[in-house]
Amino acid sequence: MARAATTADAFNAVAEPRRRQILDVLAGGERAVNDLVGVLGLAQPQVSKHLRVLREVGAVDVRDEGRQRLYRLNGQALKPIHDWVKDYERTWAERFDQLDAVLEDLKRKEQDA
Amino acid sequence: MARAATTADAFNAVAEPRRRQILDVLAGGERAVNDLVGVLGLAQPQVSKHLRVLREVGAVDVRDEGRQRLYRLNGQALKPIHDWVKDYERTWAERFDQLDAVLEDLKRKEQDA
DNA sequence: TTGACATATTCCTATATGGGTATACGATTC
DNA sequence: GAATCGTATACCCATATAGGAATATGTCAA
Repeated sequence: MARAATTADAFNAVAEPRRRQILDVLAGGERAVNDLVGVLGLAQPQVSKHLRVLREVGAVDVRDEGRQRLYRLNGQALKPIHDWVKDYERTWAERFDQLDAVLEDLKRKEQDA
Repeated sequence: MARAATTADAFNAVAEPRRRQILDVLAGGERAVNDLVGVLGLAQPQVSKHLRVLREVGAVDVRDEGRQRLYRLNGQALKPIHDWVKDYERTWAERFDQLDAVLEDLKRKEQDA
């Protein structure tokens, strides 16, 4: 079997750096395809193809405006990624250990009261 | 050009569901390869291959223990993913709008004082 | 209608899988 | 040293790219 399709889910769609870049640009607001071509320095067909992938996983929405197509971010599609990775935050953030300590402290005081 | 190698970075490594599953299991503590084989229901070579990818992006560390090899999580490698995706959290979390409102309020009160 | 502009799709190619199976390698036990 | 256990690697195959180039599609202007 080959690798999973990039359109299979947000994880695969976002594994490509160019697509993350596109989302980063769209985070600043709606953009036409040509704008993205200019910003990314990619050929137009490639940009359209990346946008298609992002569309298929729901990470972007499109709107027709004359002969342009305006794309905009739909961050909701990235929530599964955030949900998955946030549980690992404690493995590198010492703050969490400190937070744990504080919570322990509060719990103790509550019992004493 | 083909798709980027899964060993190129954490984003690509984690795009494969099985590998996320492996990390999830390792989050519970160090495990031998055979343990993972049992939990995941995959053939041993496949598990070894996935572990190799995770090793190459630094998401897991290995330790020899007799004839076993014990793998353990190294969440630090996932930090870039978290750092990237967390900026999008505001696009789906209404809480942030509310937080913004609170901050605005505080700022205003501070000026009045 | 004709032409220019904006975008999407098609075709081609090199490459990197991910799973299945067989096998090599290293450590342990007999 | 031989048999065995635990893992890693090699090899094969079907599949899905991602980029490049050419072209199709759709819209607006003259």
